[in-house]
Parts: sequence; C-alpha cells; structure tokens
Amino acid sequence: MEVKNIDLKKVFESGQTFRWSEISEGRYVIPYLEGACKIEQTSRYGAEIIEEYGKSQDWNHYFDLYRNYEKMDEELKQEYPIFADAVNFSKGIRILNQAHLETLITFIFSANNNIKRIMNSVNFLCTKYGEKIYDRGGREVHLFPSIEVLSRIDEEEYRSFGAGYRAPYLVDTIDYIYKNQSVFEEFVHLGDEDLLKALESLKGVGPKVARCIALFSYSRDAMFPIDTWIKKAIRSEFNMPDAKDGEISKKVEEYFKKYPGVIQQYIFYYYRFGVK
DNA sequence: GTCCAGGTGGTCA
DNA sequence: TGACCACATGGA
Repeated sequence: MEVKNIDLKKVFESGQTFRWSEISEGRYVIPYLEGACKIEQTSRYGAEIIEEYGKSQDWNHYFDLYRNYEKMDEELKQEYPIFADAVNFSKGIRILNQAHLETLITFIFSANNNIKRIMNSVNFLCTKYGEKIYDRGGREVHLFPSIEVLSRIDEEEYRSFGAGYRAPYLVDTIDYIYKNQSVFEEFVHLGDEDLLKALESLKGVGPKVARCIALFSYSRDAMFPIDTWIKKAIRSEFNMPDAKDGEISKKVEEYFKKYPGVIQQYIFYYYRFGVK
C-alpha cells in the first residue's frame, strides 16, 4: 500500500508519536492497536507499506490519508506567509490518528520531558508488558499494553520506566480509565471544549497534553498545543520576547484560524529541528 | 555546577 | 482567575 506525501524520518522525529522503531535506514515498524505495519521510504516523499501483521488495521485512517497535504501546504503558506519557511521545512509530516489509550499514557510521560527519554520510557513499558506479535521473519513487536495490564502496574514500577514524578499521575489516571472503560468511546462524541475539559480532569493531563491527545488521537484539527518550542516560535515571530503564557495563548487563538493543528505541528518541527 | 525537555498539580493571594 | 514553585531524570 502506498502512502503519499510523507517523510517517515520527519514523522518519526516529530514528537507526535513515541512508538515507531527504525529497523534500518528509511524503514520503520509501527504498532497500532492490535496490529503493526512495516513501512519503507521509497522516494523523496513517497512510502510503501511492505508488510502488515497482527490484526488488520485501517492504515488510511492512521496516516490521515483522507486529507490532501499538498493542497493544505499551499493554503497554509498563503494564510501564514511568515511561517512559509516552517511549512517548507516540515514538508512530509502528516498528523497521525493514533490509539486513544496509547496517546493518553504516552503524553502523560511527555510532560516536561524530552522526546528521546519519552521514547525510552514508553519502550520499556511496552517491551515488558505489551503483547507480542511477529512479522514474516519472526521479528517480534510489542503492542501497547491493555488497560487491564496497565492497571496492575504500581507506582514504583512506573518510576523504574523513568516516569519520575509523573508515576502517581499514571497510576491515578489508569485506575480511573480501568474503572470507566467506556470513556474513550464517549470522548469521541464530545465537542472540542467538552473533550478538553474531560481530558484535563485526568491526573497528569493539563491544557497542553489535552490538546495533543485531542489532535493526535481524536482528529481535532482546531487544537494548537503550546509547548516550550511553540512559545519560542511565537515570541520570536511576533516580536514579543517577554510575552507571558496568557498573552501567547491569546495571540495563538486569534491568529491561527486555518488548519491550526497542522501548522502547529509544522512550526514545532521547524523550531525544534530547523535552524534558528 | 546550571539549564532544558512536546508541563502539571498544589497553594496562595 | 493568575503567579509562583516543586517535581524525576538524563543530556548538553
């Protein structure tokens, strides 16, 4: 299966998922729900799913193939000329539609943390507790652990995965989800504001993490998560070096009306990895 | 040694 | 509401 307009390396690095593993140059294994795929970069912005295993999954949905990124990129450059560099630099990034439980838990790990460390922690967790499935060559891949399995892990063990002070938040939120397993289905039907409110009621989930979960797992394109890199970008591009969080949020809300989630991800990637 | 990382919870005014 | 601070932990 072909995936157009994607740069796998950029998506892998882009901090929206912590679950991909690079098995060789330009080749990645991606676990998703009860299945996985192996995907390879076959041209500058083209990739091919070369193997699927475990339960069959909707990869069109996962890779957001129902949206035309070439067209969106052109519109974004028109709408936000001062971020044209960011759009160009980030070409090939797509906004993934990831699993709800996995996105919730991995983004609790992400708070005040860095991408490498988050990936390591999540990898420890999945390697020890995730169900294994195997590709044609017998290589094993660990799925994300089920809520039942997660609910039996204690605070000390989350610390051993590098969760640090977030460990009690994980235990609390996992316990709540375990006892209210219908919430993810209910979340799908909530409007954006109600979804954010519901997510932020969970321990370890504040405004930023809630927006990431809504954007990367509930297809809420109006979301614009504000992290340290976005703050740098806004302060710099709008020439407001001393702006406090409240002013930045206000600026973001009034300025980013078109495809906020996509342009946010482009700006994040550009300021994180581009020259500035 | 200090600063930083895809921030949040708790407290106090 | 908003401002402040403590919070693990590894890398620069």
